[in-house]
Amino acid sequence: MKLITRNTDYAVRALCCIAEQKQEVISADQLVKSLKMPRPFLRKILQTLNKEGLLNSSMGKGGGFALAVSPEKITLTDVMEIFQGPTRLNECKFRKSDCPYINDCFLKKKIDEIEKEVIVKLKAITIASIIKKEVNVDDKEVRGL
Amino acid sequence: MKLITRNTDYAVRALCCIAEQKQEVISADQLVKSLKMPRPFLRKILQTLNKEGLLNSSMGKGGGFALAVSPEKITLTDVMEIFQGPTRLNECKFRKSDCPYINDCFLKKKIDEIEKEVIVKLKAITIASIIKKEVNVDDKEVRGL
DNA sequence: ACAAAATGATACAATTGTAGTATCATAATA
DNA sequence: TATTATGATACTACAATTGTATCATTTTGT
Ligand code: FES
Ligand code: FES
Repeated sequence: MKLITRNTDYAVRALCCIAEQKQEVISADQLVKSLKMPRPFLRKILQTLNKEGLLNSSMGKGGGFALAVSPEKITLTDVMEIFQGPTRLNECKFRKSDCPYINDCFLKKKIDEIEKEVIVKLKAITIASIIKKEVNVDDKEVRGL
Repeated sequence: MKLITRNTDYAVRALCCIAEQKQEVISADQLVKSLKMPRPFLRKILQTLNKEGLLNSSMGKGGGFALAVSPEKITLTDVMEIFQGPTRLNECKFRKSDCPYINDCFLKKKIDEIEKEVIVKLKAITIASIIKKEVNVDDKEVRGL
């Protein structure tokens, strides 16, 4: 039961780092240095975030990434859904097809309730809220996300 | 983000079916008929539940399974932990080792809070509570779990 | 004693999801 | 036109999930 995959984790860290940036854009290489992640992996994540509209990118020399959306408006669920698909706690599939009792099932109803509450809580977590409460490790260092 | 795997799902359905049983024991074959699951898969699940102490089994002719614990005392987390390991929403591993910012990380704190609440809710779901609210499909038929 | 009916124990296989790597194409700038 | 950046895409490695397949062991009834 893992709520957050590494893709999401890395993406959130990257988004925080970009959001804190004073410069207009920050390149993948700079982010690699700050975040200490494998470069190709981070690049793929950045490309995905760009495609999904959370980042703007500029190509060529002096290029890089910037937030396309204000940090207050990027929620944890946004990022999770990009990298992990729809936020569903229980699909109740039965050999690829939906379970036939899906409408009567009390367990399903209970899980769905929990799911709703979890999503509300996850939505309340934004890039902005993460940055604000952040502990400064060192001004030029990686942050505790 | 799947909270419940099929193992857990099947196990819960089986436990419900066993709990509802009037007979002393119910065999794997009978359960297969009621629950319409692949027999070898269900058998493995039943063996696991037995080893973990949720079921008692009797071998030989006329043998089968019965609950070892009252339905009120079997929680969804019990079953989940058997089949899915410890209930943790965010391990924050960084290439096998713990993330170095695990103690400062605000996101981690938030996720941990959510995790605690989810676990409380999952613990509140018991086999008994599932059975009570159950919809009768047909007396001899599979239940909507 | 023996066959039948049940579970116990294990080993194996298929599929999917996660976590990455590697390569080449394309665009912007100086 | 060389350099520095991202874009696109294909590939690999590993782990978890989702099963299947066999054979051994125990109990019961005849
Ligand atoms: S068993 Fe399928 S919805 Fe509950
Ligand atoms: S980034 Fe590791 S605990 Fe948050």
